[in-house]
Amino acid sequence: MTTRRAPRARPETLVKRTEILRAATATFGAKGYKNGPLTEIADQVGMTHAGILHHFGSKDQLLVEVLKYRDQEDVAPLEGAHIPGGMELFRHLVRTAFTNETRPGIVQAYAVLSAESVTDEHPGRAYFEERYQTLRREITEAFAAVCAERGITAPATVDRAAASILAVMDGLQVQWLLSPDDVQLAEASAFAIEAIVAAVLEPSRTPLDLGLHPTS
Amino acid sequence: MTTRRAPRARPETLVKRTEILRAATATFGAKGYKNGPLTEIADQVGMTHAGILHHFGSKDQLLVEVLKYRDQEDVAPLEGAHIPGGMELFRHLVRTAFTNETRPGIVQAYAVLSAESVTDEHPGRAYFEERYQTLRREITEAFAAVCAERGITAPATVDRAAASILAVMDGLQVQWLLSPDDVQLAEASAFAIEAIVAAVLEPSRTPLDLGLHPTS
DNA sequence: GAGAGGTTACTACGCTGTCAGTAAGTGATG
DNA sequence: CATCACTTACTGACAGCGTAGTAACCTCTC
Repeated sequence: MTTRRAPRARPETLVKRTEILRAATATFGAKGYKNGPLTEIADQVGMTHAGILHHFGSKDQLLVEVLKYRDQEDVAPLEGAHIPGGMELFRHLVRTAFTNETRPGIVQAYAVLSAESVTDEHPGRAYFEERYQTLRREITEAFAAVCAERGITAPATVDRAAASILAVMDGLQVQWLLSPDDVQLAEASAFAIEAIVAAVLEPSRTPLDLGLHPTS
Repeated sequence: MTTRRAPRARPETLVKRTEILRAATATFGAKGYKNGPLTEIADQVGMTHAGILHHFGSKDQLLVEVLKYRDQEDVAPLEGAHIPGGMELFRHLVRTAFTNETRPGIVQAYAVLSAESVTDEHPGRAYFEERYQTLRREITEAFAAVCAERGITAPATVDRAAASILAVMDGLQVQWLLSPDDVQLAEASAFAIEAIVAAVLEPSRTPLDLGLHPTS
Protein backbone atom coordinates (compact mmCIF):
# COMPACT_ATOMS: atom_id res chain seq x y z
CA MET A 1 0.00 0.00 0.00
CA THR A 2 3.00 2.31 -0.08
CA THR A 3 2.14 5.04 -2.54
CA ARG A 4 5.26 4.99 -4.65
CA ARG A 5 4.02 7.86 -6.74
CA ALA A 6 6.05 10.85 -7.81
CA PRO A 7 9.59 9.83 -6.83
CA ARG A 8 10.75 13.22 -8.13
CA ALA A 9 12.02 11.84 -11.40
CA ARG A 10 15.15 12.99 -13.08
CA PRO A 11 14.35 14.26 -16.61
CA GLU A 12 16.48 11.52 -18.10
CA THR A 13 14.52 8.95 -16.11
CA LEU A 14 11.22 9.70 -17.78
CA VAL A 15 12.78 8.72 -21.08
CA LYS A 16 13.87 5.43 -19.60
CA ARG A 17 10.41 4.80 -18.19
CA THR A 18 8.71 5.21 -21.54
CA GLU A 19 11.40 3.02 -23.05
CA ILE A 20 10.39 0.35 -20.55
CA LEU A 21 6.71 0.85 -21.35
CA ARG A 22 7.38 0.32 -25.04
CA ALA A 23 9.43 -2.79 -24.37
CA ALA A 24 6.73 -4.13 -22.08
CA THR A 25 4.14 -3.60 -24.78
CA ALA A 26 6.25 -5.66 -27.14
CA THR A 27 6.80 -8.50 -24.70
CA PHE A 28 3.24 -8.61 -23.39
CA GLY A 29 2.02 -8.52 -26.96
CA ALA A 30 4.28 -11.34 -28.03
CA LYS A 31 3.76 -13.62 -25.03
CA GLY A 32 0.82 -12.31 -23.05
CA TYR A 33 1.00 -10.71 -19.65
CA LYS A 34 1.30 -13.74 -17.41
CA ASN A 35 3.74 -15.44 -19.71
CA GLY A 36 5.81 -12.38 -20.50
CA PRO A 37 8.79 -12.31 -18.14
CA LEU A 38 10.22 -9.14 -16.70
CA THR A 39 13.71 -10.23 -17.64
CA GLU A 40 12.83 -10.07 -21.32
CA ILE A 41 11.57 -6.53 -20.91
CA ALA A 42 14.66 -5.64 -18.93
CA ASP A 43 16.97 -7.02 -21.60
CA GLN A 44 15.42 -4.79 -24.24
CA VAL A 45 16.29 -1.67 -22.29
CA GLY A 46 19.65 -2.88 -21.01
CA MET A 47 18.73 -3.42 -17.41
CA THR A 48 18.04 -6.19 -14.95
CA HIS A 49 14.52 -7.13 -13.95
CA ALA A 50 15.12 -5.62 -10.53
CA GLY A 51 15.59 -2.27 -12.21
CA ILE A 52 12.15 -2.52 -13.76
CA LEU A 53 10.64 -3.28 -10.39
CA HIS A 54 12.45 -0.28 -8.97
CA HIS A 55 10.56 1.94 -11.41
CA PHE A 56 7.12 0.31 -11.33
CA GLY A 57 6.90 -1.49 -8.03
CA SER A 58 5.32 -4.65 -9.37
CA LYS A 59 4.56 -6.40 -12.61
CA ASP A 60 0.85 -5.76 -12.15
CA GLN A 61 1.48 -2.06 -11.83
CA LEU A 62 3.63 -2.12 -14.93
CA LEU A 63 0.77 -3.59 -16.93
CA VAL A 64 -1.62 -0.91 -15.76
CA GLU A 65 0.82 1.79 -16.77
CA VAL A 66 1.41 0.15 -20.13
CA LEU A 67 -2.31 0.29 -20.85
CA LYS A 68 -2.63 3.87 -19.70
CA TYR A 69 0.37 4.85 -21.77
CA ARG A 70 -1.10 3.36 -24.93
CA ASP A 71 -4.29 5.29 -24.36
CA GLN A 72 -2.63 8.66 -24.20
CA GLU A 73 -0.43 7.80 -27.16
CA ASP A 74 -3.51 6.94 -29.23
CA VAL A 75 -5.31 10.14 -28.40
CA ALA A 76 -2.27 12.33 -28.85
CA PRO A 77 -2.25 12.67 -32.67
CA LEU A 78 -5.91 13.69 -32.72
CA GLU A 79 -7.02 17.25 -33.33
CA GLY A 80 -7.76 18.82 -30.00
CA ALA A 81 -6.69 15.54 -28.41
CA HIS A 82 -10.27 14.39 -28.19
CA ILE A 83 -12.28 11.72 -29.95
CA PRO A 84 -14.72 13.12 -32.52
CA GLY A 85 -18.49 12.59 -32.49
CA GLY A 86 -21.29 12.03 -34.97
CA MET A 87 -20.51 10.51 -38.35
CA GLU A 88 -16.93 11.69 -37.95
CA LEU A 89 -16.47 9.06 -35.21
CA PHE A 90 -17.21 6.24 -37.63
CA ARG A 91 -14.76 7.68 -40.09
CA HIS A 92 -12.22 7.84 -37.28
CA LEU A 93 -12.76 4.18 -36.46
CA VAL A 94 -12.23 3.19 -40.08
CA ARG A 95 -9.07 5.27 -40.23
CA THR A 96 -7.87 3.59 -37.07
CA ALA A 97 -8.34 0.21 -38.71
CA PHE A 98 -6.17 1.33 -41.62
CA THR A 99 -3.52 2.62 -39.26
CA ASN A 100 -3.58 -0.61 -37.31
CA GLU A 101 -2.64 -2.55 -40.39
CA THR A 102 0.77 -0.91 -40.18
CA ARG A 103 1.47 -1.78 -36.54
CA PRO A 104 0.84 -5.45 -35.86
CA GLY A 105 2.75 -5.31 -32.58
CA ILE A 106 0.33 -3.00 -30.87
CA VAL A 107 -2.65 -4.76 -32.37
CA GLN A 108 -1.37 -8.03 -30.99
CA ALA A 109 -0.82 -6.55 -27.56
CA TYR A 110 -4.38 -5.31 -27.39
CA ALA A 111 -5.88 -8.49 -28.80
CA VAL A 112 -3.97 -10.73 -26.42
CA LEU A 113 -4.36 -8.58 -23.34
CA SER A 114 -8.04 -7.81 -23.77
CA ALA A 115 -8.90 -11.49 -24.01
CA GLU A 116 -6.52 -12.42 -21.23
CA SER A 117 -8.17 -9.81 -19.03
CA VAL A 118 -11.33 -11.91 -18.70
CA THR A 119 -9.40 -14.56 -16.80
CA ASP A 120 -9.52 -14.81 -13.01
CA GLU A 121 -8.19 -11.86 -11.05
CA HIS A 122 -6.43 -10.34 -14.02
CA PRO A 123 -4.85 -6.97 -13.23
CA GLY A 124 -5.97 -5.50 -16.55
CA ARG A 125 -9.61 -6.41 -16.18
CA ALA A 126 -10.87 -3.12 -14.73
CA TYR A 127 -9.08 -1.21 -17.46
CA PHE A 128 -10.70 -3.11 -20.30
CA GLU A 129 -14.10 -3.09 -18.66
CA GLU A 130 -14.03 0.68 -18.42
CA ARG A 131 -12.52 1.07 -21.85
CA TYR A 132 -15.27 -0.86 -23.57
CA GLN A 133 -17.93 0.88 -21.56
CA THR A 134 -16.57 4.26 -22.56
CA LEU A 135 -16.22 3.36 -26.20
CA ARG A 136 -19.72 1.89 -26.38
CA ARG A 137 -21.13 5.04 -24.86
CA GLU A 138 -19.27 7.24 -27.34
CA ILE A 139 -20.50 5.22 -30.28
CA THR A 140 -24.05 5.25 -28.95
CA GLU A 141 -23.88 9.01 -28.65
CA ALA A 142 -22.53 9.28 -32.16
CA PHE A 143 -25.50 7.29 -33.41
CA ALA A 144 -27.84 9.57 -31.50
CA ALA A 145 -26.22 12.62 -33.05
CA VAL A 146 -26.43 11.22 -36.57
CA CYS A 147 -30.05 10.23 -36.08
CA ALA A 148 -30.93 13.65 -34.74
CA GLU A 149 -29.22 15.23 -37.74
CA ARG A 150 -31.48 13.22 -40.02
CA GLY A 151 -34.58 13.98 -38.04
CA ILE A 152 -35.22 10.40 -36.99
CA THR A 153 -35.40 9.00 -33.51
CA ALA A 154 -32.55 6.70 -32.59
CA PRO A 155 -33.81 3.12 -32.73
CA ALA A 156 -33.34 0.62 -29.92
CA THR A 157 -30.70 -1.13 -32.00
CA VAL A 158 -28.02 1.48 -31.32
CA ASP A 159 -26.81 -0.31 -28.20
CA ARG A 160 -26.33 -3.56 -30.06
CA ALA A 161 -24.77 -1.72 -32.96
CA ALA A 162 -22.27 0.06 -30.73
CA ALA A 163 -21.09 -3.19 -29.16
CA SER A 164 -21.04 -4.86 -32.58
CA ILE A 165 -18.81 -2.25 -34.15
CA LEU A 166 -16.18 -2.64 -31.45
CA ALA A 167 -16.58 -6.39 -31.59
CA VAL A 168 -16.04 -6.68 -35.29
CA MET A 169 -12.90 -4.56 -35.12
CA ASP A 170 -11.45 -6.67 -32.33
CA GLY A 171 -12.46 -9.97 -33.85
CA LEU A 172 -10.98 -9.11 -37.21
CA GLN A 173 -7.70 -8.29 -35.53
CA VAL A 174 -7.40 -11.81 -34.16
CA GLN A 175 -8.13 -13.38 -37.53
CA TRP A 176 -5.74 -10.98 -39.22
CA LEU A 177 -2.96 -11.80 -36.78
CA LEU A 178 -3.48 -15.51 -37.43
CA SER A 179 -3.71 -15.23 -41.22
CA PRO A 180 -2.56 -11.84 -42.47
CA ASP A 181 -2.73 -12.99 -46.08
CA ASP A 182 -6.31 -14.21 -45.89
CA VAL A 183 -7.90 -11.36 -43.96
CA GLN A 184 -7.96 -7.72 -45.01
CA LEU A 185 -8.13 -6.04 -41.64
CA ALA A 186 -8.92 -2.51 -42.69
CA GLU A 187 -11.22 -3.19 -45.61
CA ALA A 188 -13.24 -5.78 -43.75
CA SER A 189 -13.55 -3.40 -40.78
CA ALA A 190 -14.77 -0.65 -43.05
CA PHE A 191 -17.25 -2.94 -44.74
CA ALA A 192 -18.68 -4.20 -41.47
CA ILE A 193 -18.91 -0.76 -39.92
CA GLU A 194 -20.75 0.53 -42.97
CA ALA A 195 -23.09 -2.44 -42.85
CA ILE A 196 -23.90 -1.91 -39.19
CA VAL A 197 -24.34 1.84 -39.50
CA ALA A 198 -26.62 1.30 -42.48
CA ALA A 199 -28.67 -1.22 -40.55
CA VAL A 200 -29.24 1.31 -37.79
CA LEU A 201 -30.10 4.21 -40.07
CA GLU A 202 -32.28 2.23 -42.49
CA PRO A 203 -33.54 -0.76 -40.59
CA SER A 204 -34.75 -4.06 -42.05
CA ARG A 205 -35.80 -3.26 -45.57
CA THR A 206 -35.92 -6.94 -46.25
CA PRO A 207 -36.60 -9.19 -43.29
CA LEU A 208 -34.09 -11.99 -43.46
CA ASP A 209 -35.78 -14.20 -40.90
CA LEU A 210 -32.64 -15.35 -39.17
CA GLY A 211 -34.61 -16.52 -36.18
CA LEU A 212 -34.17 -13.25 -34.37
CA HIS A 213 -37.84 -12.40 -34.31
CA PRO A 214 -39.58 -15.47 -32.88
CA THR A 215 -42.25 -15.81 -35.56
CA SER A 216 -42.54 -19.56 -35.26
CA MET B 1 7.37 -37.54 -30.95
CA THR B 2 6.26 -40.89 -29.51
CA THR B 3 2.82 -41.61 -30.92
CA ARG B 4 1.08 -42.38 -27.67
CA ARG B 5 -2.19 -42.98 -29.44
CA ALA B 6 -4.55 -45.91 -28.83
CA PRO B 7 -3.18 -47.38 -25.59
CA ARG B 8 -5.89 -50.04 -25.81
CA ALA B 9 -8.28 -48.15 -23.56
CA ARG B 10 -10.56 -49.75 -21.03
CA PRO B 11 -14.17 -48.54 -21.54
CA GLU B 12 -14.15 -46.91 -18.11
CA THR B 13 -11.02 -45.03 -19.04
CA LEU B 14 -12.62 -43.19 -21.92
CA VAL B 15 -15.05 -41.70 -19.44
CA LYS B 16 -12.16 -40.52 -17.30
CA ARG B 17 -10.45 -39.03 -20.32
CA THR B 18 -13.45 -36.95 -21.28
CA GLU B 19 -13.78 -35.95 -17.64
CA ILE B 20 -10.23 -34.64 -17.85
CA LEU B 21 -10.98 -32.82 -21.09
CA ARG B 22 -13.96 -31.09 -19.49
CA ALA B 23 -11.92 -30.11 -16.46
CA ALA B 24 -9.12 -28.83 -18.68
CA THR B 25 -11.60 -26.71 -20.61
CA ALA B 26 -12.73 -25.16 -17.36
CA THR B 27 -9.23 -24.43 -16.12
CA PHE B 28 -7.87 -23.18 -19.43
CA GLY B 29 -10.96 -21.03 -19.77
CA ALA B 30 -10.59 -19.56 -16.31
CA LYS B 31 -6.84 -18.97 -16.38
CA GLY B 32 -5.65 -19.39 -19.93
CA TYR B 33 -3.49 -22.20 -21.20
CA LYS B 34 -0.05 -21.13 -20.04
CA ASN B 35 -1.30 -20.02 -16.69
CA GLY B 36 -3.64 -22.95 -16.11
CA PRO B 37 -1.78 -25.56 -14.06
CA LEU B 38 -2.18 -29.28 -14.56
CA THR B 39 -2.61 -29.77 -10.82
CA GLU B 40 -5.84 -27.79 -10.86
CA ILE B 41 -7.19 -29.97 -13.65
CA ALA B 42 -6.08 -33.06 -11.78
CA ASP B 43 -7.83 -31.95 -8.59
CA GLN B 44 -11.14 -31.62 -10.39
CA VAL B 45 -11.08 -35.24 -11.46
CA GLY B 46 -9.55 -36.58 -8.25
CA MET B 47 -6.11 -37.35 -9.55
CA THR B 48 -2.54 -36.11 -9.44
CA HIS B 49 -1.03 -34.15 -12.28
CA ALA B 50 1.15 -37.12 -13.15
CA GLY B 51 -2.00 -39.06 -13.86
CA ILE B 52 -3.03 -36.51 -16.45
CA LEU B 53 0.35 -36.74 -18.11
CA HIS B 54 -0.04 -40.51 -18.18
CA HIS B 55 -3.14 -40.06 -20.35
CA PHE B 56 -2.08 -37.20 -22.58
CA GLY B 57 1.69 -37.28 -22.61
CA SER B 58 2.19 -33.53 -22.30
CA LYS B 59 0.31 -30.37 -21.52
CA ASP B 60 0.55 -29.23 -25.13
CA GLN B 61 -1.02 -32.43 -26.32
CA LEU B 62 -3.79 -32.03 -23.78
CA LEU B 63 -4.65 -28.62 -25.18
CA VAL B 64 -4.85 -29.96 -28.70
CA GLU B 65 -7.21 -32.70 -27.60
CA VAL B 66 -9.32 -30.26 -25.63
CA LEU B 67 -9.83 -28.21 -28.76
CA LYS B 68 -10.60 -31.24 -30.90
CA TYR B 69 -13.03 -32.50 -28.28
CA ARG B 70 -14.94 -29.23 -28.25
CA ASP B 71 -15.28 -29.38 -32.00
CA GLN B 72 -16.90 -32.78 -32.10
CA GLU B 73 -19.13 -31.87 -29.15
CA ASP B 74 -20.38 -28.82 -31.01
CA VAL B 75 -21.19 -30.70 -34.17
CA ALA B 76 -22.77 -33.66 -32.36
CA PRO B 77 -26.25 -32.24 -31.68
CA LEU B 78 -26.67 -31.21 -35.32
CA GLU B 79 -28.85 -33.13 -37.73
CA GLY B 80 -26.68 -35.41 -39.76
CA ALA B 81 -23.73 -34.13 -37.71
CA HIS B 82 -22.85 -31.63 -40.39
CA ILE B 83 -22.97 -27.86 -40.56
CA PRO B 84 -25.80 -26.57 -42.75
CA GLY B 85 -25.36 -24.35 -45.79
CA GLY B 86 -27.13 -21.45 -47.46
CA MET B 87 -29.31 -19.18 -45.39
CA GLU B 88 -29.68 -21.98 -42.87
CA LEU B 89 -26.05 -21.48 -41.88
CA PHE B 90 -26.71 -17.91 -40.77
CA ARG B 91 -29.68 -19.11 -38.74
CA HIS B 92 -27.42 -21.73 -37.21
CA LEU B 93 -24.87 -19.09 -36.22
CA VAL B 94 -27.54 -17.00 -34.54
CA ARG B 95 -28.84 -20.04 -32.69
CA THR B 96 -25.30 -20.78 -31.57
CA ALA B 97 -25.03 -17.29 -30.13
CA PHE B 98 -28.20 -17.89 -28.13
CA THR B 99 -26.90 -21.22 -26.90
CA ASN B 100 -23.61 -19.63 -25.93
CA GLU B 101 -25.36 -17.27 -23.59
CA THR B 102 -26.12 -20.28 -21.39
CA ARG B 103 -22.56 -21.56 -21.19
CA PRO B 104 -20.13 -18.81 -20.28
CA GLY B 105 -17.44 -21.31 -19.35
CA ILE B 106 -17.00 -22.61 -22.85
CA VAL B 107 -17.31 -19.16 -24.34
CA GLN B 108 -14.55 -17.95 -22.07
CA ALA B 109 -12.32 -20.86 -22.98
CA TYR B 110 -12.65 -20.11 -26.67
CA ALA B 111 -12.24 -16.39 -26.26
CA VAL B 112 -9.14 -16.71 -24.10
CA LEU B 113 -7.51 -19.49 -26.05
CA SER B 114 -8.12 -18.07 -29.50
CA ALA B 115 -6.47 -14.80 -28.56
CA GLU B 116 -3.68 -16.50 -26.65
CA SER B 117 -3.00 -18.61 -29.72
CA VAL B 118 -1.56 -15.64 -31.59
CA THR B 119 1.33 -15.47 -29.12
CA ASP B 120 4.74 -16.90 -29.90
CA GLU B 121 4.95 -20.63 -30.49
CA HIS B 122 1.54 -21.32 -29.03
CA PRO B 123 0.51 -24.97 -29.33
CA GLY B 124 -3.07 -24.02 -30.25
CA ARG B 125 -2.15 -21.74 -33.09
CA ALA B 126 -2.47 -24.21 -35.94
CA TYR B 127 -5.85 -25.30 -34.68
CA PHE B 128 -7.30 -21.80 -34.65
CA GLU B 129 -5.74 -20.88 -37.95
CA GLU B 130 -7.41 -23.83 -39.62
CA ARG B 131 -10.64 -23.37 -37.74
CA TYR B 132 -11.07 -19.79 -38.92
CA GLN B 133 -10.09 -20.68 -42.43
CA THR B 134 -12.66 -23.45 -42.53
CA LEU B 135 -15.40 -21.31 -41.06
CA ARG B 136 -14.70 -18.42 -43.41
CA ARG B 137 -14.88 -20.78 -46.36
CA GLU B 138 -18.18 -22.23 -45.19
CA ILE B 139 -19.71 -18.81 -44.74
CA THR B 140 -18.44 -17.68 -48.11
CA GLU B 141 -20.02 -20.71 -49.71
CA ALA B 142 -23.27 -20.02 -47.90
CA PHE B 143 -23.25 -16.52 -49.34
CA ALA B 144 -22.62 -17.92 -52.78
CA ALA B 145 -25.54 -20.32 -52.42
CA VAL B 146 -27.90 -17.61 -51.23
CA CYS B 147 -26.86 -15.31 -54.05
CA ALA B 148 -27.35 -18.05 -56.61
CA GLU B 149 -30.78 -18.72 -55.18
CA ARG B 150 -31.70 -15.12 -55.77
CA GLY B 151 -30.25 -15.06 -59.22
CA ILE B 152 -27.56 -12.51 -58.42
CA THR B 153 -23.83 -12.89 -58.68
CA ALA B 154 -22.02 -12.97 -55.38
CA PRO B 155 -20.32 -9.61 -54.85
CA ALA B 156 -16.67 -9.22 -53.93
CA THR B 157 -17.70 -8.28 -50.43
CA VAL B 158 -18.49 -11.86 -49.39
CA ASP B 159 -14.95 -12.49 -48.20
CA ARG B 160 -14.98 -9.47 -45.95
CA ALA B 161 -18.46 -10.32 -44.80
CA ALA B 162 -17.49 -13.87 -43.88
CA ALA B 163 -14.58 -12.72 -41.75
CA SER B 164 -16.72 -9.97 -40.24
CA ILE B 165 -19.47 -12.32 -39.11
CA LEU B 166 -17.01 -14.52 -37.24
CA ALA B 167 -15.28 -11.46 -35.88
CA VAL B 168 -18.38 -9.86 -34.49
CA MET B 169 -19.39 -13.07 -32.76
CA ASP B 170 -15.99 -13.43 -31.14
CA GLY B 171 -15.65 -9.79 -30.22
CA LEU B 172 -19.05 -9.66 -28.61
CA GLN B 173 -18.12 -12.64 -26.48
CA VAL B 174 -15.21 -10.77 -24.94
CA GLN B 175 -17.33 -7.72 -24.16
CA TRP B 176 -20.08 -9.94 -22.79
CA LEU B 177 -17.66 -11.78 -20.53
CA LEU B 178 -16.38 -8.47 -19.20
CA SER B 179 -19.80 -6.86 -18.70
CA PRO B 180 -22.62 -9.42 -18.94
CA ASP B 181 -25.19 -6.88 -17.81
CA ASP B 182 -24.28 -4.29 -20.43
CA VAL B 183 -23.93 -6.49 -23.49
CA GLN B 184 -26.63 -8.73 -24.91
CA LEU B 185 -24.52 -11.39 -26.55
CA ALA B 186 -27.15 -13.19 -28.58
CA GLU B 187 -29.26 -10.25 -29.64
CA ALA B 188 -26.30 -8.16 -30.64
CA SER B 189 -24.86 -11.09 -32.62
CA ALA B 190 -28.16 -11.56 -34.41
CA PHE B 191 -28.41 -7.87 -35.21
CA ALA B 192 -24.88 -7.67 -36.57
CA ILE B 193 -25.19 -10.83 -38.64
CA GLU B 194 -28.41 -9.54 -40.16
CA ALA B 195 -26.78 -6.23 -40.91
CA ILE B 196 -23.82 -7.85 -42.62
CA VAL B 197 -25.91 -10.31 -44.61
CA ALA B 198 -28.16 -7.46 -45.71
CA ALA B 199 -25.16 -5.42 -46.79
CA VAL B 200 -23.99 -8.25 -49.01
CA LEU B 201 -27.36 -8.99 -50.56
CA GLU B 202 -28.42 -5.38 -51.05
CA PRO B 203 -25.26 -3.36 -51.23
CA SER B 204 -24.86 0.34 -50.52
CA ARG B 205 -28.26 1.86 -51.04
CA THR B 206 -27.02 4.95 -49.36
CA PRO B 207 -23.33 5.62 -49.55
CA LEU B 208 -22.19 6.60 -46.07
CA ASP B 209 -18.82 7.92 -47.12
CA LEU B 210 -16.85 6.49 -44.25
CA GLY B 211 -13.63 7.00 -46.08
CA LEU B 212 -13.63 3.53 -47.57
CA HIS B 213 -13.92 4.66 -51.15
CA PRO B 214 -11.12 7.15 -51.68
CA THR B 215 -13.21 9.85 -53.35
CA SER B 216 -11.14 12.69 -52.03
C1' DG C 1 1.09 -62.20 -15.31
C1' DA C 2 1.08 -58.49 -18.36
C1' DG C 3 -0.26 -54.28 -19.07
C1' DA C 4 -3.42 -50.33 -17.98
C1' DG C 5 -4.20 -46.78 -14.57
C1' DG C 6 -2.68 -44.72 -11.53
C1' DT C 7 0.61 -42.67 -7.04
C1' DT C 8 4.62 -40.86 -4.65
C1' DA C 9 8.80 -38.84 -4.89
C1' DC C 10 11.87 -36.15 -7.15
C1' DT C 11 14.30 -33.10 -10.57
C1' DA C 12 14.92 -28.98 -12.88
C1' DC C 13 13.60 -24.77 -14.10
C1' DG C 14 11.47 -20.14 -14.57
C1' DC C 15 9.46 -16.55 -12.38
C1' DT C 16 8.45 -12.55 -9.14
C1' DG C 17 9.82 -9.98 -5.54
C1' DT C 18 13.20 -8.67 -1.65
C1' DC C 19 17.34 -6.99 0.13
C1' DA C 20 21.74 -5.08 0.72
C1' DG C 21 25.01 -2.57 -1.43
C1' DT C 22 27.08 0.87 -4.82
C1' DA C 23 27.79 4.69 -7.87
C1' DA C 24 26.20 8.84 -9.39
C1' DG C 25 23.54 12.86 -8.90
C1' DT C 26 21.20 16.81 -6.06
C1' DG C 27 21.12 20.31 -2.82
C1' DA C 28 21.78 22.88 1.27
C1' DT C 29 25.47 24.91 4.10
C1' DG C 30 29.75 26.75 6.38
C1' DC D 1 33.20 26.14 -3.74
C1' DA D 2 33.92 22.19 -1.14
C1' DT D 3 31.78 19.11 1.67
C1' DC D 4 28.23 16.64 4.03
C1' DA D 5 23.52 14.56 3.84
C1' DC D 6 20.51 12.53 1.26
C1' DT D 7 18.11 10.52 -2.94
C1' DT D 8 17.83 8.18 -7.23
C1' DA D 9 18.95 4.46 -10.19
C1' DC D 10 20.36 0.82 -10.45
C1' DT D 11 23.09 -4.44 -9.77
C1' DG D 12 23.68 -9.10 -8.03
C1' DA D 13 22.41 -12.63 -5.17
C1' DC D 14 18.93 -15.16 -3.41
C1' DA D 15 14.54 -16.71 -1.28
C1' DG D 16 10.42 -18.91 -2.36
C1' DC D 17 7.09 -20.57 -4.96
C1' DG D 18 4.73 -22.90 -8.79
C1' DT D 19 5.15 -25.88 -12.54
C1' DA D 20 6.10 -29.61 -16.24
C1' DG D 21 8.01 -33.67 -16.78
C1' DT D 22 10.38 -38.30 -15.26
C1' DA D 23 11.11 -42.57 -12.92
C1' DA D 24 10.03 -46.05 -10.01
C1' DC D 25 6.70 -48.46 -7.86
C1' DC D 26 2.05 -50.25 -6.53
C1' DT D 27 -2.50 -52.54 -7.75
C1' DC D 28 -6.27 -53.84 -9.89
C1' DT D 29 -8.26 -56.24 -13.94
C1' DC D 30 -8.54 -58.78 -18.17
